[in-house]
Order: sequence, then structure tokens, then C-alpha cells
Amino acid sequence: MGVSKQQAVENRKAILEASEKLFREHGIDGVGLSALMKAAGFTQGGFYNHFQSKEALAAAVVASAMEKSYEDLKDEVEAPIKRGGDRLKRHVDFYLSDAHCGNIERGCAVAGFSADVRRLGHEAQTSFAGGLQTLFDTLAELVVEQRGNDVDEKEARREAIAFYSEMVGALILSRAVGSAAPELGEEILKANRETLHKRLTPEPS
Amino acid sequence: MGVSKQQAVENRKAILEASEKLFREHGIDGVGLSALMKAAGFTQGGFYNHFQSKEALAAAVVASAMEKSYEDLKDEVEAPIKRGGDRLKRHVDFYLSDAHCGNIERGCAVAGFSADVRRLGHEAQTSFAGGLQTLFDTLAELVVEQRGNDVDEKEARREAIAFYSEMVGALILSRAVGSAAPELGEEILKANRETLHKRLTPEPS
DNA sequence: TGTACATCAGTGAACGCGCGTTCACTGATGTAC
DNA sequence: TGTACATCAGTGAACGCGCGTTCACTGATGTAC
Repeated sequence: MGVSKQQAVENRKAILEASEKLFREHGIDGVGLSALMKAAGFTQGGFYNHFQSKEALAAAVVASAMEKSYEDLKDEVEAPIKRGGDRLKRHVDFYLSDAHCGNIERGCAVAGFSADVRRLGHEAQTSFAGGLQTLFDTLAELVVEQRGNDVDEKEARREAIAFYSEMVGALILSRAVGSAAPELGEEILKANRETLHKRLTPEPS
Repeated sequence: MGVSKQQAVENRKAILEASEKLFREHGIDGVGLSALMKAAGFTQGGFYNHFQSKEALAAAVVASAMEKSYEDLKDEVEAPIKRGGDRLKRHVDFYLSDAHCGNIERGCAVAGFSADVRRLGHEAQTSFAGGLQTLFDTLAELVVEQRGNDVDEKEARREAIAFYSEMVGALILSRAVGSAAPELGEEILKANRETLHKRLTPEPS
């Protein structure tokens, strides 16, 4: 149809974004290329002008989603502390909110893809692992800030990993039961919010 | 081929078990009925003598896997305490062990199916939610035992949920990166083991 | 700047393949007498 | 207890369908002169 180079780049991005949404909703095996291309506004045949295969698309989607995750968190970390707020606690409140839990098409890429990524190729797994490393590093910085520098680096990292594991687990479990047992889904979010808040509050000294 | 009623019941169970294994490994959309029946030792056509559809099979697999999960934990709870061991800590050590993490075909059904269950029908989701409720109840009993009865029921349940969420999240994350970044997978298990142990140790009083 | 041509993103039909499901058939099991 | 027949788990071929992928074709974009 004749399309400028710039337009082509934008179209590739549109395919990537539509695919991320549909992959998260239905799983990677749960959507076909024709549905993906249609959602992006194209016909099926053009797919291979942008990606070598469906698996290559999946790898690109995971990589891009993990990058966005990191950038979101980085913005939060680098923003000046406002209203004397406790950034880790605010992060917990957002992460374990009904809004984030209900919005499967967006939100945390780790929770969105962690189950699928195991069955993808090496490239996707490597992007995912790299993204997770960066998230842990960034969270560890927040833990240091939180604890007022009286933790060493190793301990901060350990706590960051545990903290994030709990949030991801809670979100996945809550989403899993959210449709059949909404009150249980809510309870899972709430229990973890409270426990994490308590964990983040310095022990009385 | 002419098969006794008892044999037919056993054959159904064989299909169920083979399916659980393959579903966990490749995802539910990742295996076809012919592969499932072959793994169980039958030809494809006989499937519909046992299940109404692939989705009905998936629901039955989830239900049976959750029941087994509960029974395993119940055995552990009802067994007399041996060697003065701390049952919750032993549970953490098993759950976050390399062996459990590496054995995707078996092990915890919650971690194995939590991501898929969201995309299954209402029946599967209800079985899953019911199983999870029972697991939380059982773990809450262990928390009460652990804390020496100085926690109320609500708090014990909250802690049980948070405790379990963290373990499930850690296992899923570790498995997700285990192939591409094994050392990160190990670190996730280790960090959560240590953090959970610390959490389970009564505060110095 | 204007003209001629190569490039290549996008179209839409077609490919073989494996999917979930159906079906006519088989024959040992289980039942009725 | 022995015989005749109905049941139904299992077989294997077939069904339509949608999958991932390929391909000949189109025509505006971008380039060479």
C-alpha cells in the first residue's frame, strides 16, 4: 500500500501493543496472528514484514513490557518525595489495589507474563530475567531509603526480592480467584497490603 | 475393546494424571487431546467416553490437583510433631527447595495452575478458589500453633495468606527465570527462604 | 527541480497441519433368563 | 450354571476449522540521475 518508513515503525509498535494486550488477556497460545493483526488494524499477511515468527513477536512483547515496567518504577523512584509519603508503602497500595488487579491488560508485566515466560524461548526468558534483575535493584534502593541506611546492600536486596515476590504472588492469586470468588480475591489483596505495611514499619525501638 | 467397569475408572484416572502432568508442563492450550490420550496409553477417540470436552477435562484436572494439594498439607498438619521441628519452617524449606521448584510436573497445584485458571471456565475457577480457601484455613491453624495461641483467628488467617502468597510468588518467579538465569532463580528461592524464616521466628521478647 | 525506477509495507488468498470433536465399528464385560 | 443379548470403553478414520506461514501482487515512498 506504500507507507513511509516512519509510519512503518509506528505500525510495528501498534502490532506490539495490541499483541501485549491480547497475550495478557488470553495467553500467548490463546490468540492467533490474524486476531493480533486485526486488533492492530492490519491484515494478517503483513505480520512477517515486522517479525520473523510468532515466537519472535512474543519475545519482543516480553522485552518491551519489562522495559516499560522498569521505566515506570524508575520514574517513581527518581521523583522527589512528595507529601512526606513513604514510597514503598505507596507502591504496595498501588500494586495491590483493585484497580491494578482488575487491569490485566496493563499493569505489572512480571505478574502478567511470569507464567507464560517459562514456556517461551531463550530470548524472551533472558529479557524477562534482565528486567527482573533491574526491578530488584531499583526496589533495593527504595529499601535502603526506607530503612534509613542501617541495612547493608545484601540485606536490602534480600528484602526487595521477598517484598516483590509477595506482591506478585498476591496479585496472581487474587486474579486467579477474582472472577469465581471475588470476596476471596479482595481478602488476598487486603491481607497482603496489611502484612506488607506492617513489615515496612520499622520495629518499635 | 471391552473393558471392565473398574478398569474404566482406572483408565479415566490415568487420563486425568497424564493430563495434569502435560498441562503443567506445556499449559492447557499447549497440548492437544491426541497427545494427552497417547500419554495415558489410549487412542484419541476414547476421550469422549470420559469427559464432555477439553474444558471439562481441564476443570477436572484442576479440581483433582487442588484436592491432592490439600491432602498433602493435611497429612503434614495432622502428623505428630517430630524432632521438635517447626512445621511452618519445614514447610517453607520444602516449598522453596530446588527439588520442588524443579519439579513442575508435580508439586504445588496452586503455583502450577494459578496463571491458567483465570482463563478457564467457572467450574475450574470455583474448584481452585475452594481449594485455596481450604489451604488458607489449614495454614492458619499452623500459624496459631506457631504463635503459641497469642494471635486471634483473623490475624492468623491474614498471616497465612501473606505467607502463602509470598511462597507462591517466589516459586513462580524462580521457575520463570530458572532456565535463562539459574543463579537468579536460586537467589529468589534463597532470599524468600531467609525472609520467611525470619518472619516465623518470634520477635525477641 | 522533475522524471524514472527500485523498494518494501501492506493486501488477501492459499498452503499444509494439527486442533477439538464426531462417528461407525469392535468385542469383552455385565445382565437377564 | 449356561446361554443370548445389551452395554459401552476403546479404536481409528474422518469432519470442519483456525492455526502459523508463504506468496504473488499493489502502489505510495524514497532514491538516482
